[in-house]
Amino acid sequence: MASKIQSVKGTREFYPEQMALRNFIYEKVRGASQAFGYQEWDAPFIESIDLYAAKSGEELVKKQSFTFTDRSGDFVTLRPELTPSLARMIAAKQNELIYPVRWWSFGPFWRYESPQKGRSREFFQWNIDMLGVSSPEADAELIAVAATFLRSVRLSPELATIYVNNRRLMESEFDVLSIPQEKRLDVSNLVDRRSKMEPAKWDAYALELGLNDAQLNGLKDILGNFDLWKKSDELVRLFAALEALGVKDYVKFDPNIMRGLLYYTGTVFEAFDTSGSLKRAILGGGRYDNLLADVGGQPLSGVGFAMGDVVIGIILQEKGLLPEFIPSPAPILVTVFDESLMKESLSLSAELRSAGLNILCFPEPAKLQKQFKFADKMKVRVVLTVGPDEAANAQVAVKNLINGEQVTVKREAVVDIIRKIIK
RNA sequence: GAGGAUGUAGCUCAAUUGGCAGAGCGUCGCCCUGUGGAGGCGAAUGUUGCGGGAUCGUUCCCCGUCAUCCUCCCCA
Repeated sequence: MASKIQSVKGTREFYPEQMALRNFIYEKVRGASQAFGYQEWDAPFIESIDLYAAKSGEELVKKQSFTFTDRSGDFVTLRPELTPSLARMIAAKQNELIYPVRWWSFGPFWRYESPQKGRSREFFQWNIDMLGVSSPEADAELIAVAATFLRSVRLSPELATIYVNNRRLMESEFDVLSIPQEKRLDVSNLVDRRSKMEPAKWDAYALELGLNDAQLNGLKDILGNFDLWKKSDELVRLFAALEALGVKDYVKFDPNIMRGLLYYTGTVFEAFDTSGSLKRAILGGGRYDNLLADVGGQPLSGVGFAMGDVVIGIILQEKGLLPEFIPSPAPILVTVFDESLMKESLSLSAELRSAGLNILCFPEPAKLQKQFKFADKMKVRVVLTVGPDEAANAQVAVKNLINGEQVTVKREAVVDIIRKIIK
């Protein structure tokens, strides 16, 4: 055991069963994206570290990325997020793209963090963005995409909620409290941490940051005011659009949602599982209006969100919302009666495949009992046998494993009878 | 980066104060020489994560190390 080479820490191995889960998520992601007319795209998996240095936040670049030098001595990074690549690719074709651009992507990302529940070092992430429009209705569309996804995996509004806030609204509230510009970032982090800290500790931390008592109390008033959105025209329009889109039951205003990334400028949102063991965000995103300027493009606003596959996978599993992944590689098995009839089975299999059927053919002669047991374990629905009697009369024995019935038919009738059984 | 828990058969777990390493499930074979699911009988699989130490003797005690899980940090 010890001499065996283990998988790299924080990576997951996808046996067929896990692969089915990954593909299930991918399929639902594609469904929600396409329902709103988004196009699939992707970026390189390895990028220059400089791409992330500009905007992604120090923590992400310095501590959480997989970085190494290639054979020529250049620094390269396994991508920890997609947005900088998106910004570059958009900027490169900024004048030829047709706006609004609606793109989505589902691919691998890497972050060098200590693995724990809901977090691995290698994960898959859904990214979806709309660029070139800055209306609240565009924000609403992205939230509706998220809600459509949640609905499609049978996470009802009682099980998962999307919490929404707006950074511009918070900025104007901070103005009222006379919180100085240079403290805004710290205060944002403070707000972000409120749910994770004990109230007394949180107060102490706030004062430590240099807030006075009046500012602290004012901040608490803001964070407890769930009608605050009415003061924001953007949010009023957003909620009206969400209602018209039929997803309002998934969405709640929450002034405590801030999000860590620096580049958000307007509406921000985060979806949480409301009842499970995992207190992690399922997905999160928001509006960013200055992103392209940093990679040399003209100003272009966008809105988007990201969702990792790990958290959503655990939630769906815990709630029993996954379909049963039957590991049936094909619905039909062709047995091999004995050495002399091997070729009969091979040619029958080939014939059926060219008729469009997926066929599993036993790869060596073996006792029929063994082959039927194999068929049963593989959840095959139909077993075909060509024994000496069938071969002599150009026939095939067709057994339906669901009800146990077996008939012997002419070889040219096999396709039809199989289609009837597996339909 | 800091802290905690756990490593025994393919899986889930036992093993009395330190005294021959076990069970259930699964796997395979046979009962059953042209047919799966049920049943009966039987078999295989272990450097007890790895390395050292103390001991007549260790799965058990001590030290180190690696891995996994959890918490903090941070984030998706």
